[in-house]
Amino acid sequence: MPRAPARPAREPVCEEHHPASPPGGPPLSVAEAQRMGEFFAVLADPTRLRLIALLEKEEHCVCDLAAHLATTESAVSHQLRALRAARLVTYRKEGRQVFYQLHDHHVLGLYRNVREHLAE
Amino acid sequence: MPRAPARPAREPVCEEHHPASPPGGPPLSVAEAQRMGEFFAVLADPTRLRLIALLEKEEHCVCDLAAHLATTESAVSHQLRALRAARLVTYRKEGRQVFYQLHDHHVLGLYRNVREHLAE
DNA sequence: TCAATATCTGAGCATACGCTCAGATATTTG
DNA sequence: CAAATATCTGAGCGTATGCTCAGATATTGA
Repeated sequence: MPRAPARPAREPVCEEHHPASPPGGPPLSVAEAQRMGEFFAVLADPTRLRLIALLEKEEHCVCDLAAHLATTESAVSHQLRALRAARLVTYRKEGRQVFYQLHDHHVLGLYRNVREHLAE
Repeated sequence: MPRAPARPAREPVCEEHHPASPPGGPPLSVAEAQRMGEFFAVLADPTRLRLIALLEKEEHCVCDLAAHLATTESAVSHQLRALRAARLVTYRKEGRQVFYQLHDHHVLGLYRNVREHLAE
């Protein structure tokens, strides 16, 4: 993942526009941009978005989710792991089944916001 | 890009949880999830996020952006093309230089929203 | 016109990622 | 315990992606 082999970065020559401190608050450090990018990356996959959509209103077990997405339970399980790692979902075990639900309400707002935006 | 080689998708057996119509409005079609994923993917890269951060308050020319990010103008140009394709930035030519600015205020709100969220 | 600057672009490379496949683990049931 | 079910996991494959590099284009100025 780390793509940091010390870039050469030419010295710029266009004189008139290089204020020492960039405008508009701290210019987003590399580390902060990294975390932010990782967060958006979790939402950048159609399958994960459809999982979030299915979990929007109520919890679902894995095989339920796989059935609705018409994909394999393995694929769903892999994606749920990503959502778990990003702390976007939590789970509850009940017998053999594992029920997932959305963890972060903030993400739900984000999802609805963007969905509405793209619907124009 | 299209990963649609007709998935096998096993018939689920867990009986108790398969309502015919999923809950919570339309379950996000594959096409809609695709577009939504592509939108988030644009924001899933640290370099593009730092560009957006730099353009948050005022426009900048390419070499200016490259200088602030300590990277090459080529890399910045490539990323600006992605932002342009996503209609997130517009540009204005002035002599040799090209000045970029944010196009969509909606994205700025999203950016600030998530940044604040991750800052805890 | 020629040199310098600013930006763009395509090819190629290294890495990241999502899926399939095979198999492991855990729980229920006969 | 053994079979079936529900989920998880690692390996491997094909594709996507961001960068570098070399070069093209465009504009300015001597």
